[in-house]
Amino acid sequence: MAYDPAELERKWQRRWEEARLGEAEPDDREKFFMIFAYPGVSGYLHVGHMRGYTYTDVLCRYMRMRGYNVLFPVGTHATGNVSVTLAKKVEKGDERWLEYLRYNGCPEEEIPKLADPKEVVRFFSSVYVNDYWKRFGFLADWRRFTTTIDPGYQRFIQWQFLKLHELGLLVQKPYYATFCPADGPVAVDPSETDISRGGNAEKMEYTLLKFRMDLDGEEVFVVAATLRPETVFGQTNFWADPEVEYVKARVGEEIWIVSRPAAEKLAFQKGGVEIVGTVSGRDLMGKECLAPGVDRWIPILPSRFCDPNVGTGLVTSVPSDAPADWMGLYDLQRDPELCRRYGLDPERVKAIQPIPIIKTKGWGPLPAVEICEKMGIESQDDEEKLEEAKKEIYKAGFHTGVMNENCGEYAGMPVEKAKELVKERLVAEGKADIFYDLSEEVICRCGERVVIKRIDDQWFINYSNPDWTEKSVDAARGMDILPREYYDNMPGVLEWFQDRACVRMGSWLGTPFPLDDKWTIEPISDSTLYPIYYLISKYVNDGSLPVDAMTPEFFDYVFLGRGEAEPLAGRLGLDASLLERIRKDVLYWYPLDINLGGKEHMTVHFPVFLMNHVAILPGTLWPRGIFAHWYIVGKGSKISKSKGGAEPIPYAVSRFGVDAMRLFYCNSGSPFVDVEWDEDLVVRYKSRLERLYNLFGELKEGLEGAAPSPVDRWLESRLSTVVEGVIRALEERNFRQATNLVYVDLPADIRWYTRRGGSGGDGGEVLGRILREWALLMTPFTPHLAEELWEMMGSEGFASTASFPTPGERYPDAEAGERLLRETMKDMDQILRVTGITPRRILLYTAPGWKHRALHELMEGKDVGSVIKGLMADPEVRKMGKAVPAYVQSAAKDVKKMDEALREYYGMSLDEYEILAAAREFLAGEYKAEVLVFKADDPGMEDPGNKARHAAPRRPAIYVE
RNA sequence: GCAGGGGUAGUCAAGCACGGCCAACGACGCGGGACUUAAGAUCCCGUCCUAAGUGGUUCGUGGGUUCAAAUCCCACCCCCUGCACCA
Repeated sequence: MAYDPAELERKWQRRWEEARLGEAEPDDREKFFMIFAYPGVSGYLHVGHMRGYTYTDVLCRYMRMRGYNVLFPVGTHATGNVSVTLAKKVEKGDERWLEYLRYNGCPEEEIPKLADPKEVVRFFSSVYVNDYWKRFGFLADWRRFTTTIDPGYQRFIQWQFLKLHELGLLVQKPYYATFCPADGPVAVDPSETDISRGGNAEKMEYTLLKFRMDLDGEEVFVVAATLRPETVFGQTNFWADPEVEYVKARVGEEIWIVSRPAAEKLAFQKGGVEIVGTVSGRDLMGKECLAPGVDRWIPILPSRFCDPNVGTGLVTSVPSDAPADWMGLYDLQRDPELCRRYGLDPERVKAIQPIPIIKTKGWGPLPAVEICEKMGIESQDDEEKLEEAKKEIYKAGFHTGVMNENCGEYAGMPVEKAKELVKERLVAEGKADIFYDLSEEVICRCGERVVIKRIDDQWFINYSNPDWTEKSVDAARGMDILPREYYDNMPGVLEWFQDRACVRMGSWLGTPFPLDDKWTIEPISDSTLYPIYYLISKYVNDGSLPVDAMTPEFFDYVFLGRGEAEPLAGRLGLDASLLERIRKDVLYWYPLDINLGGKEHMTVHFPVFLMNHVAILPGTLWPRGIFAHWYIVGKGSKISKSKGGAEPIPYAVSRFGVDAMRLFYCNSGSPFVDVEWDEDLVVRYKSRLERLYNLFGELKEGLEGAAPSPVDRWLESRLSTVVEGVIRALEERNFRQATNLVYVDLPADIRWYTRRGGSGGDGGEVLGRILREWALLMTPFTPHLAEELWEMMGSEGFASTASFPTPGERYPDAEAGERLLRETMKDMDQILRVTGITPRRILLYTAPGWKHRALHELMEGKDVGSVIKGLMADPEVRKMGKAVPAYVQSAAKDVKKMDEALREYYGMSLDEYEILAAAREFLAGEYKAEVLVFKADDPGMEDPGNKARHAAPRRPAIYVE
């Protein structure tokens, strides 16, 4: 029968499903509980996503076969705005999106329903479960499926937040959020789920410097925004654009002059901002204002680089360190005509000199002046070069700069430090304020411009809490965290993790915040403790646990053991036995053994996953392991249609077969590196499996009537070695090593076995057992093929539920004997290749007794001199003359380099002559030549090439003719 | 910038934590051979240089430690990822 993956998948998946292999209930076995971080509902997934999911199934299958009671539940993460966004696309009839749905095989009648976000969640959850996870042959406990918008799940999350609140871990404080005036909070990131432009924008903190001045008898403040508050000491003048109309805005008790967009943005961040009038930039020209920080009166001068959309549209001038300021001044100073136009005294303007304030490594006292000359910047209109110059000076100044003697009490202080202190001081004195702005324009999906809004009563989870952090760090130290580098970094990650805004407003899917339902709990915060919810979801899904009974008291009892089942059951209208049963489930299955997820979770999900367990649950229920895996990436770039990998997963499955894909994930690279999706490679895995399938069938046919052979013991020993290696590799989660042993090394051994004339042992007993164990070794990785082979061998029950092989007997002498033979053949091959001889006769010489004796003595630690002396005492050996010390010396060098394994090979007693002599017929067949074997110390031997003298232990001398 | 990861023979990719079967797993590609009427598949051999085999030079670059370094230490160059309300 030909290898047909699709047929095997159908057959075995149906049988597994019928036998309910994935369903797990407590019993007296030891348990193993593992999940992969549930995926967000974000449309169709691609083949890369299946990598981590597959690892989870492989490990769970392995642990099941090792005798553990395995729980592997799955769910989907529906919280947030993604499904809302997707639904909107359907609602609007977005062509690209509809085409995408159809391309992925979305049934036509489903499409209109997907205008509802909840339908989106339902639909894609079903796609993930049925088209991906079940198609991949996972043995998950499907009864426990949940999504984060299930009512039961939401009850659970509300309980979790009440606990955090009780523990004092929720805090309220102001927060500056990216915000659309029409849609509310939006996420600004390059994936642009919320926005149509500006995904790379960063939130910038500006210091607003307030310059007091007199404007027609009224006290007002012209306000400049700066990212470099420490440069106030170098202020020489103030810039405004004479062509721009600024506004007067009432801010608290004061009147500020800023650009109109700035006033509008400011209104989102400060209470009671009101525009009360306008001022033309032209009217400001030449007026004096009081520079904060230095309390100097400086003139307002005209410039063309004041963008009303950036900062406040007004700029303070520090020509020593800001290239644009220097060029502005430079332009003005050589244009008296321009000065006069704005009623300025050209002589006075000319008199303005940059003031050195910062000593920067690699730069003179006036870096801005210097860099303008260096880069040949001619005027303030050379925007591109100025931008580049600014970045360079800013970077150098920030990291290496030191404030100089013109900076008063800050003299001698690094810029990095002075920046904060100057800012704080100015703000404290009322001479400055803080203002957040985006580094580039961001446009919401709805078309509105996104601003930064101050939210005064934002709730945070207090992850920065030192006690909590410390406890979590301790917990992490005791965990099994992979990869190793991540284990080492975890304490750092936990300490770095700051308070997190955990709720948001707007029309998002999610759980209402229990302390104030105007808020919705945001997606990261509602997916931290959830593995424990899988222990309950089963009862919710089968109807035995009504959502109404899922009160805080209920969770306190089942998760924390608080209260008594009996009275509580009465209050909740439940059977006490159900409560007790759930409580038992919790104590049996928890803690979670492994949480597996992509590397993107390392600084976001995993730390909060751990911290929430630490905060809420007793130490006995804290998680035991984390497994972060890397990605499957497209060739050269992202997974994409043109380069492969973007095809719908079911389509890929039909092309390659599940087992080939699973083997690809396990064998093409370490889990902790990015691996390229390579269709050709997957195809090769497929044909490899086909070959194994065929080989298996052929071997099985030959079992009947097989006879014992000298290599039977060798093969048994090899199997033991492989089994041992596979177990070790899997304990270390080294899937590549494990699959190499099962799919490469073992079949190679079996081929060698048949080549050497092995046919199966007595009545096929030896090879038959090996084939059965081989099928079991394959089961975690390629379960469909493995089941088929297992069945082909006439075995009872599922391979999936059989016991994983354990290492059997090892026969070191048998392994060493074959090794000697193979290495000798390798040397023969080499000689034949180099000489180009087609051999008629091959003569082999095994090492003489005295060389063996010398080697043994050296390995026992005897020194070279006494070994030689000992040998020379024998008159027969003495005849060898100089050859003796020569050999002993070179052997001594070899001995020094031997490691444990090599010592074993060289150290064991092996009758080399006997081994080679027994293989004479085999060798004669292989080389189509007569093969003769001699002992090098046999006086009657034939030695036409005078080669026998080269024979060394484990290294027979060879002569071909 | 901060934090993290990485640079290995034609390609992909192991090894590095515990220095020594490392000229460096494995796969692919390529060359040769066997089988076959032929092709394909399969199997065997080879694929840094040299060579009747145990030799030489290699693991981003430059130093260092050691009897011994791809593996440990230092410096440098280059590439990638994350930096938060986004899953």
